[in-house]
Amino acid sequence: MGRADGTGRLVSAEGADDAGTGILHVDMDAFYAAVEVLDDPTLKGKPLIIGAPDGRSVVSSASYEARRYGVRSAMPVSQAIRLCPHALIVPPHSDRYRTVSRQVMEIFRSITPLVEQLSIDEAFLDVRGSRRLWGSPAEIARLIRRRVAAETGITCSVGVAATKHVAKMASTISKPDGLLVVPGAQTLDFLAARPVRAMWGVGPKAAEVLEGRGIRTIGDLRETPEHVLARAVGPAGAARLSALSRGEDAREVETSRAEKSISHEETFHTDVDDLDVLRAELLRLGDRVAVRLRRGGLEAGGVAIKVRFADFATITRSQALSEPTASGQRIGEGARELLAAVDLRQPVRLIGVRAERLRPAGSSALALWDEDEDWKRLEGTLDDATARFGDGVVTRAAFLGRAERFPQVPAAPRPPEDSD
DNA sequence: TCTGGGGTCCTGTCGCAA
DNA sequence: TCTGTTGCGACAGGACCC
Repeated sequence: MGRADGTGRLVSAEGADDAGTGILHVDMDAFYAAVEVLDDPTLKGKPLIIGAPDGRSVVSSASYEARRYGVRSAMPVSQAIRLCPHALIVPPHSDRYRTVSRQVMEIFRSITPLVEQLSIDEAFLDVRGSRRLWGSPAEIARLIRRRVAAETGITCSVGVAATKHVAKMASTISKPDGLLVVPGAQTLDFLAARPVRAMWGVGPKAAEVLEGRGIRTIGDLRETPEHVLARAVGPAGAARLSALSRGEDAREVETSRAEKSISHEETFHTDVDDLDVLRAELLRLGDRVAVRLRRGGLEAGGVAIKVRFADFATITRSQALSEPTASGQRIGEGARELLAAVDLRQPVRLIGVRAERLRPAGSSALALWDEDEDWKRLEGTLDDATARFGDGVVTRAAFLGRAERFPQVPAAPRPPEDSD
């Protein structure tokens, strides 16, 4: 299966047995940091923290050199700097990461059409039908690692197994820049000694509950009757964990998935207690959500808001909309109604808007009218082809989601006011 | 030491209707 | 007509993922 190579990871040797496998999980290594190094080779070998340097941001990604100091994703940047004071703080360049991601996904799709993109930097591949063209699953995994390195200049880790769950665990263990093959017949042995926390879907809370009952490894989990597990993690969780502990995972590699919600949220630089500011922010977030709905040809049947108070307590409120819509005005109004019913007992740290119960948009007269109303609201003093939106101007086609990108350029400075 | 943003899924509760 | 049960949808919250 694999051997430890002295760095804490487990990797498979050339020619490793890959019988009974066919699912690959490919995960880019410290992806954002790797792209930054690609674009500025002087950063190579240095501790990098990818994250906005301002007050309330968290670490998006960190290079392995920074991780050695305990820096982790989702940690406040201020804490990361304390752990690794000599680290370089690099603001994220999301567009650039998306470009490299598309390049990587294209490499995967040139090998098999059965690619499920899980996030910007990882994907599952089903290569069971690709053997005649490209070789065995392990050979395909090596080919992918070579091609990604040669064509993009960054490294990835690959897990090869019989199921998605085991492939995902294998890629994690092989990181960084590794390959681990778990032959079908060795699945149970591979799983048995791993901690429950290593399972995909078991986070800190579930791990604590399980460990509190003496269930520390996946082997322990396998020996625990499902009705006992259900008392700890609920019936659905128990059925899922039980099956996974036996190496059973019927989930197929899904090449497309319908979006179920679209949301935008914003953490304020300083907490806000002015209701007018909150209401204005809801309308702005509603507009951003609506643009994405229209771009995706969708309508929302429900709207939800999220409010996080100064003490980090977070509430959500949601309601069904009387008519499905992709109008920023209507979504914003729905969000404002929900906010009106919230007891604003403390200043607000974060506010968010989510469109729910999505469905394909109809080309109803109402929808077109809504688009027009939204447009008129933003048009302001500019000509009919452009309007003010946020800090910039935007074209009508882009606003309605009909343009490829959202060409938002800074508004031209206003001429000085007449003064006398 | 102070906690982003964008998602999915599951569970508990409540009210309504059959 | 009243009461109890059951099923279901809506809603709120939380865990988890990257």
